[in-house]
Amino acid sequence: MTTLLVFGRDLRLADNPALAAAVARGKPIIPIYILDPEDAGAWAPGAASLWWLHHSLESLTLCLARAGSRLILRKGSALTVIPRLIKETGADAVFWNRRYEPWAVKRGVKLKAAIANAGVEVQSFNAGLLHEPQLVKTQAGKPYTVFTPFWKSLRASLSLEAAYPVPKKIMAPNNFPHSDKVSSWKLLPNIPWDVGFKDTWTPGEAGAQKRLADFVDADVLGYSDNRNFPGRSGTSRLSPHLHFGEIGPRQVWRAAVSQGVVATGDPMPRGVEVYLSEIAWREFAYHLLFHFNDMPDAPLRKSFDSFPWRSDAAQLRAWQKGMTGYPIVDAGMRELWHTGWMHNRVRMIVASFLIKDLLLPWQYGEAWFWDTLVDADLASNAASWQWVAGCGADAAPYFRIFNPVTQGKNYDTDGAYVRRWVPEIAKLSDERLQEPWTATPLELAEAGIQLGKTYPFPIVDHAMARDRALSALRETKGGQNQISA
DNA sequence: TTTTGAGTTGTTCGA
DNA sequence: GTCGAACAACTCAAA
Repeated sequence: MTTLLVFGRDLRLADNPALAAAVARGKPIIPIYILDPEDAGAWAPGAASLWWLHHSLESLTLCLARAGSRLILRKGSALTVIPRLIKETGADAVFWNRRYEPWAVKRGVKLKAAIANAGVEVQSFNAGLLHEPQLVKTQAGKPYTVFTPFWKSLRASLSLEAAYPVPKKIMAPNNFPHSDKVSSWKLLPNIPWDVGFKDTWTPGEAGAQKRLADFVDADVLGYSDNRNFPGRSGTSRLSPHLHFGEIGPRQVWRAAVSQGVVATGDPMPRGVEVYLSEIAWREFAYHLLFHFNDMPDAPLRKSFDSFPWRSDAAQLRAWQKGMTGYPIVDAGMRELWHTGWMHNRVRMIVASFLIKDLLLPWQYGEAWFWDTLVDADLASNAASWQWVAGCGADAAPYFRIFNPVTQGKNYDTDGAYVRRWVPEIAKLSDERLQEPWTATPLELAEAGIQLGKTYPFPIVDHAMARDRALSALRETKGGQNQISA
């Protein structure tokens, strides 16, 4: 009589409902993690995600060991691995926390049926979202496709129960079944491009808790003022931890709110309010993906099916490598490559550049982010790229085209961000830094720059590109533009 | 059913 | 240098 506890995107012991239920059952627990390389079809985890997963599993192994338990690793389809484990161990119950990607929902349904048919108890829980995506609905009973009413509705219905504590002891079976070694899964890269990752991140529950505590102590009250400046430490950087469930949105919510509480009844400080709305954007993305399963692959607004996208391998490559000649864009793309993460403001700038300045399909950018971001998340990534492209929910108006120079001057005012990630132009004055092609030959020489050699000329003229995008977008207007399933 | 108000993140131009 | 308007029209959600 044992309980199989299947970990997924909930790699934590605190506030973990499936774990709490398994502990409450009072029987030995076998924690397992299943790696299924074919899990997600076309959206199998990218290289940066796998790097994170490796370290997070190592961390979870240690946490479980501290509670007297062990993490069992198995490779293969959950649909074969779990029934096999039930036989091996004689388990009479299987618990897990749900995942909400379309493929995972389908698999969960099949899995539950198969386990229940075998006469074994099966239960799933919500550890990863503030709400169940299917429960939030408009008065007409439809999914929301505009953020603000979604947010109001979510807020009004949200009730946070107390967190489940970390179990001091997790009852072990007499014998644990065989486990793979995480190293045998070869999740880490062969060539050492992950050096910058190690300096930037601490995957695992302890790292997530520390990140949250630091953010809440130092930055949440100033969040709304600082969040747009990539050179400041104004954001939480919790995204990869949230993605892997090393911390849950409920824990984040409680911590942010408690920092804002001065006296009961006081209004929420603006920084806290704005931060919570960002957590709600994550929820909104899952809500959309749950109802519009095509979102990662096809535009929600069908009028974009006929958009005249360009194709240009060299320009795509320049964008990916941070060699576009626009410093703020290149800084962002290099930060991404080096650390597996990019500041949100800069994500919008580089996305706008790929889509509107280069007229390359948003899916190309989505795919690159998917492979290189440690926080790559199917729902958030797809929703955000569609938002910038203008083909998604609550999308940007067609004329909203970021000017990379203006954005650089407004949000990297002192140039700290560009100088850090594009050091070859660091000696330029603030005045020239965001547009090196306007520097005089003397200024360039004094800064040690040979444009076209040590740093590229702009690969596209923004003014021309803006007009080109505006006319393409104008022509896309009309036709079926509603969002429907 | 119809009406009404509102809709994350911008840029440019001209007064 | 600053500020407001224009850039479109449409869809959504609720009354």
